[in-house]
This record gives sequence, C-alpha cells and structure tokens, in this order.
Amino acid sequence: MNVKTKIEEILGKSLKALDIKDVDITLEHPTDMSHGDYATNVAMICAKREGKNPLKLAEEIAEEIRKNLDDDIEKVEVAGSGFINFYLSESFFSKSVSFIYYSGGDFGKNKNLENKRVMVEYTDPNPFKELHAGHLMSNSVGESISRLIEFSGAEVIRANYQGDVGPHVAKALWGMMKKEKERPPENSSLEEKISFIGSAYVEGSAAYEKEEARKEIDEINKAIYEKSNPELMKLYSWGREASLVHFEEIYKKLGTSFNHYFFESETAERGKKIVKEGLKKGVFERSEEAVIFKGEKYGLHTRVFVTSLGLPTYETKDLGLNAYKFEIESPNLSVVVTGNEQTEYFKVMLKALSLLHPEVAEKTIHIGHGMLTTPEGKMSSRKGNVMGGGTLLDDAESVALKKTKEGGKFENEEEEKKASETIALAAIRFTVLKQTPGKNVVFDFERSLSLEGDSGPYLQYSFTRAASAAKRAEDLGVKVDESGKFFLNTELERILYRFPEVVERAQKEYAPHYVVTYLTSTASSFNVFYAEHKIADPDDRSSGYKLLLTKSFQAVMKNGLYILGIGIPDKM
RNA sequence: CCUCCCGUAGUUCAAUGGAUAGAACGGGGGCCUUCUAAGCCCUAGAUGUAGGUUCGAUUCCUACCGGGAGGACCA
Repeated sequence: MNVKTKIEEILGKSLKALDIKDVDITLEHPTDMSHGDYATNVAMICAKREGKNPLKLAEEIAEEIRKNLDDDIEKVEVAGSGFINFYLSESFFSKSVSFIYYSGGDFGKNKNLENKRVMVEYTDPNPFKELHAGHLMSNSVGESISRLIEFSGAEVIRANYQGDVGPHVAKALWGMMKKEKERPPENSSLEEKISFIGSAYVEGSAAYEKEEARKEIDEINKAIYEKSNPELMKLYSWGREASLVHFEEIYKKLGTSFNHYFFESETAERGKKIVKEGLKKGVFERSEEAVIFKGEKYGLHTRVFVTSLGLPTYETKDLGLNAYKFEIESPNLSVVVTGNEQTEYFKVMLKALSLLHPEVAEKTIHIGHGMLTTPEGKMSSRKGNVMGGGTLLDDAESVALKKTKEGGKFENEEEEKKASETIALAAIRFTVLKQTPGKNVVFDFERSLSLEGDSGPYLQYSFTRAASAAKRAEDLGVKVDESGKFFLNTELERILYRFPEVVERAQKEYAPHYVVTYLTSTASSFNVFYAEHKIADPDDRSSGYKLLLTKSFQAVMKNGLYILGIGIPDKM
C-alpha cells in the first residue's frame, strides 16, 4: 500500500473516532516542503459545522491521528490557520529510494485501467496538404496520452485518421492540373513532389475563394468520391501516395507507430448509412436540399451532414469513423485528440451520434489541444504561411547539432547526429507538453529551440549527468548501499516517491503537463544534489547510498521521459 | 449578433478553494585544479477591471474590458 492511501486511512479512522462524518478527505503536498510532505485541510472545512475553532479542532484530530501512527510517519503537526501536516520519516524515504531502484521500469505504473482496451486517435494529417507544426502538437499530445494510458495498465490501439477525400483534395488536384507542366518527374525527390502538391493546394484554395474555379473544383470533388474519371484518379493516386510516404518519414522521426490508419474515403459510406437511419428516426432533417442536424435543440448549433450536392461532409464521415472503430476493435474507450478548434464541432457530432448509437458515443471522448500560433497570429495552410512539421524538426536538429558539436563529447559523427535528433525532438515535445492542454501555444522559434533552462534538453542533460556520475562511482568500486543509514535529507529524496501519484493524475485528467512540471522540479532537485554532493567518492561511507539515490533518480526520469515521448541521448 | 476557451513578473508557462502566488528566459551579481557549467547559488519583478459567495478566491458566480476559436453546405 502506498503511503498516501495509508495516511488517508488513518485520517478517515481518526475522523470516525471523533464522530466527524461526510467529509471529502483531501491530501495535498504543501508547496513548501518545510510544511511537511502531506497536508490536509479537513479541520478548516469542518470547523464551522462542528461549531469549533479550526485550530482547536485540528489539534483534536491531530491528537487522534497520533494514536495510529506507524514507522513511515515521523510526526503530525498543526500549523497555519488549521492545516494538519504530516512529516514522513527517514526510514520511509530510505525505503522508497530502494523500492524505486528495484522497481526500475515499472515504477510509476498503476492498474487503474487493467484489462481495458483504449483507442487513441491523433496526428490526423491530410494527404495533399502539408503536415504542419500543428500536427506535431497533436502527435505529441496523443502519444503522451497513449503512454499514460499504457502506464495505467491498458492496451492502447493507436489510430491515425487521414482525410484523403473532400474539398481540400479537389483544390489541390485542381492546382496540380493547372500546373501539370511543373509536376516533378517520378525520379525526383519526395521533397519536390510534396512542395509541388503544397503550392497546388494554395493555388486551388485561392481560386475557390474567388469563385473563378469553384464549379470545376466542386466537380473534381464529386468525381473523386465516385472514382468516375480514370485520368483524374491517376493524378489522385500519385499525390496521395507521395503524401503518405512523406508522413511515414515524419512518424518515424517522431518515434510513433500506428496500429490503424483510417481514411475518409472508407468512412463516408458508413457515415451515410447512419445519416439515412437518422433521417428516418427524425434525428436529422432536410433543409434547402441538404441534410442537417439541429443542434440548437441541445444548446449547440446546426451543422450540415450532407451537402445539397449530396456529398457527405466531415460530420458524416466522423459518424462513420467513430462507429467503425467500435466495429473492428470494440475498445472500452475511444479517445480522439485534435486541435480545440474542433471542440464545438465535436460536441454536435457526438450529440447526433448519441441519439443513434449511444453505446458508441458514451465511450468516445474528445481532447482538444491548444492551437499553435506564431507571435504574429494563427497559421493557416490556406494562406500558405504554415510552419511545416518536417521543416520544424530539421531546424531544431541543426540548432541541437551545433550545440552538440560545441560540447565535443562525440567522436563518431553519426552518433552525434543521432543524439542531436533526440535532443531536438525533446525540445519540441517539451514546449508542446509543458502547458495545460487546451491552451494555445505561442510558438516562439528562438525560445522553443533554446536548449537551456526549463526544457526537454535540461531533463535529458540531468539524466545524462546522473548516468555518468553513477558509472564513475561503479568504476571506482562503489556498490549500491541500501542499509538506510545515510539519509541526506535532500529535496531529491523527498520528491522521488511522488512520481506514481503524478502519473495517475495526469492520466485521469489527460494532462501530460503534470508530468513535465514534476520532472522539471525533480531534475532541478537532482542538480542541486549533484552540486552539493560528490557521488563517486570511494572514501565516503555514504557513497553507496548516493549511488542508489542517483540510480533511483534515473529510473524516475527514464519512465517520465518515456511518457512524454522524449528519448535519452548517450551523452550531451 | 450568439456560443465556447483564455487574461498571472518585461517574455513564455505553473499553482487538485488554502499557508509567503512557483519556475524558466531576459536584467544585475557570484561559482569550474574535484563525477558533464546544456549546471548551481544570490538578486529585482506579476493575479485585466468592478462587484459577489466563502473562515479563506489566481481558482467558483455576475457584469465589463481585452485576446483566440467556432457558428448551413470547409476540415
């Protein structure tokens, strides 16, 4: 049993003994460690109801608690305006450090979702459009949420939904046909092909806005759904293939791999079937030749599911997709990660789905991550001012490589490059994951690629230092010592055991930033410890304990960084 | 016009209704003959405005101001 549960039980028992009922027990870590390791505010909450002075009541509760203490708790004190503070004992901390060392890669895991299957959909780029920096956000958030769910014992099915039909494709194809002469030949590089498709999309998109080609593009759109024009389909296949290969290259760099790729071309028919069913049941209605869902009945807004031309919109395809997921995998939970510009939309779609397939809708949740904005404002692929995902990765890599070269830790250039890639990805992932999900991320290139201060590289560097010190100690013959005799009373020793609590909370709230915040302060604690104590010192009797502590720190860091999708370079 | 999200140091972000609102960058000042200075230590600096609920509000409620997103044939 973990110490938090233990304290909760003791507290519950004490309250019962004093005949205080119906209180939610909240245990928190005081911001300031001098106030103890856990604190509760029950006395302040109950004081009025019990007709007592909060301080006096706190003292009464504390007195009752003291009757039930065990070795893990050093003392219980009343402080402030009525907080009851718990101070954990040296023996607890010593034990926890050893426990972490032995748990290794399992430390931080829990069984909250044991035997469950969870599908997580994320990244979702669209063929014929560039995979931009925003998709990197979706990928970072989705991958981290997936790993948090895995840490809770569930099996995760990673899904990626790619829009290979629809107006955006028609716009790109229209542009490609216009510029057919400029189309790069088959033997040209992938970059050239992607760049050609990208500029064709921008052109088609602009033409559509000005109405000059609207009709042509609408026809192309329809023709793609119907696969009616073989010449067009040839061009379509060419572009689709190039896009997908390009995406795959990026996924590889990101270290994510998907179990399922869904395409809009395969969800449209399923969706139309559901809409048809909904029309019969009165969930949908016809209006001006289109099929719509009146969201106003439920405090939402109206959306079009089938256009007046008879084409399914994203709404319909999404109905099909979400139902399809349950058909093929029957997960216990389906999580969809997208930008929060889709949050309101998703509510409408899900409401409609809940009226037809409640069993699917109930198990489907949407997580909206913030939008990526530059200091100048939102990026838009229609305006052609987006930051490409691949470009962003490359730029980050060159910054990291420069720094790595300056460090001169590597002799082999290939290893140097590999480490730089790991560091660059860490910088990006950290920037995206450090803040509360749902809030926009202002992407300042200089700052995000900075490798100093609170950053991904800072975490990696702390780990690397620890590894190097541990190796040095072992080379000098120091052996791990878990006698528990050398407690140093550092912040590091007091913070490591909290990791599983952080993981649990981050998973429950789908909020990886708790892990980021925790790892940052843990790394900071380690760096302070590192500055004040020499780890590799065979003449010091406590060296074995310091080695143990260092290794426990590494275990926490390694597991935490894994959850964030951040790898660890060999050297920095 | 309507709906949703967000306003915290100069900047980018934290803070399950609690204790002295935490970090980082940037500014100022220190620390490498000792395990990696991508580090550590010291220092200055913030809750948009006005009310309300509460023993206690950055957090909850109301209004206003400011920013973002969405709002019938886009995704």
